[in-house]
Amino acid sequence: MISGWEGIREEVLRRIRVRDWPPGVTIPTEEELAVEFGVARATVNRALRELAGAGVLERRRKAGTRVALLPVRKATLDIPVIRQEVEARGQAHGFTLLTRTEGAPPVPVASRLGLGPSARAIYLETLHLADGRPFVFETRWLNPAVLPAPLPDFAVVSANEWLVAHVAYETGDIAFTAEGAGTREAAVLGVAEGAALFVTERTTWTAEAAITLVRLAHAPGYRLQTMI
Amino acid sequence: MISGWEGIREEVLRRIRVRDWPPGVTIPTEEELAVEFGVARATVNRALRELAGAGVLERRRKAGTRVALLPVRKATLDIPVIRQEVEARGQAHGFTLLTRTEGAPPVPVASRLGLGPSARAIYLETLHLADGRPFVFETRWLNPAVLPAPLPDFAVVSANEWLVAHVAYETGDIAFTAEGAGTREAAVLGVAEGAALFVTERTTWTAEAAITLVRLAHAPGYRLQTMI
DNA sequence: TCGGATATTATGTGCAGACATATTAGCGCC
DNA sequence: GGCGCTAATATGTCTGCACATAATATCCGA
Repeated sequence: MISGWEGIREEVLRRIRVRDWPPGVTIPTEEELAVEFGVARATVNRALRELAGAGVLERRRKAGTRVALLPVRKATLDIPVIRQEVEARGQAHGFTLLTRTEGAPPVPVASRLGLGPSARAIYLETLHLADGRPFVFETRWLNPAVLPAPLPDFAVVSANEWLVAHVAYETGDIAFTAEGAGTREAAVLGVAEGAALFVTERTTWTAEAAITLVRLAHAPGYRLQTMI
Repeated sequence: MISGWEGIREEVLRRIRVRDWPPGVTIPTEEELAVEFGVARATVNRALRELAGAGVLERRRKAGTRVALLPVRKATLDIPVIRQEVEARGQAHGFTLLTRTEGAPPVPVASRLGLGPSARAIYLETLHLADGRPFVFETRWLNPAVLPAPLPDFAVVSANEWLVAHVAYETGDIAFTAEGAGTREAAVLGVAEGAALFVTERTTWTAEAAITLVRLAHAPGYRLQTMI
């Protein structure tokens, strides 16, 4: 028997799967479905809203609800702290701070951080280890203007982890690319120059200013995986 | 003035950001927040539920709602059809079917598709073009047992697109890696052997059986990007 | 003191009704 | 026919209430 908003979600999904409601058609209104399933409209709404969020349905006021023609599948990625990621693989996490400098960042970095030409920033290079082997080479620019004092010793506390615990929740963007290892990356990660590396680049912001720009070059073999 | 569930979501987020509610603490109950904001509990519930879904809050019955200690950030990726992806970049999409064979797939493929050792599968190699230049090299195994007849001419209709339009909505998993271009990939994409390629691997399933296993090797410069 | 039954509590879900809002369809007018 | 206003309509959101469910806290007896 169908009941509850999850039950309705599954039933709607089933009808789409078996092509009772093929791609492109307008499905019955919330009102009609509520009557059919014997529930309140709010319950139908909850189910349809979830499916729209998943990209299976497209909803517009007055126009109604249609089955997506070319559904844009939405995959949700978890972006954990690196330590958690390593530990989730059953390995021991460690890290070494390789470099810590302060100064004016190069122009591309400054512009992506939204900093003026003379602003100073902190630069960190950290190598994360999984069971003692290189896992991720992290290069990070920090905007000291928005960091709460006192700053920790980043050789002891990973910047990655200190930030999520001590700096305001933020927005940002994240990008994934494949790049050949540069000279420095190759040396640090212990791979051949030009080896294919999975690279994550993230910029994070508070409401007003940029916090940090980080580039994670993962050791070969890294897989970013999720369910659809 | 704060009103509506989105307003409440923003206000809660603000309090977390400014550390009125630092990581780890239990925030007031829905009831209390409803009174404070002068709204119904359902409205507070909607706001908090969204934030919990985003990984900012952790909720447990009876225990209450806590600010996540090490928030697992969740990024949502859109997985569009390749044609849409190319057109969204303002380029013209085209594709060429390079290979179409049928036969018993290699063991690793058969096992990931959940096929028996003697089962037959269709193998396609397609090169997708953006403004005439190689964009993605697609290699795909199809399980003909679950495909609706008649099969189209995959030289005319991209398998990618035919599947989303003609096969039941499905679940699956998706993985991203960086790999050096093999001989064939290098030749097809027109890059040097060993060049770093961004690779997407997807397996999709109906409720019962595997539909397809596809590997997309993107031309250098590809960026998978999203907002957090 | 310990273990287990029981009460308490915060969230999860549901209902019926209401109003808001975006968007479309239709109508009238030129 | 084309344009602009108006009415109709489906979804979006909210309220106030209720009961379900899970997890914790408490109490009681051995």
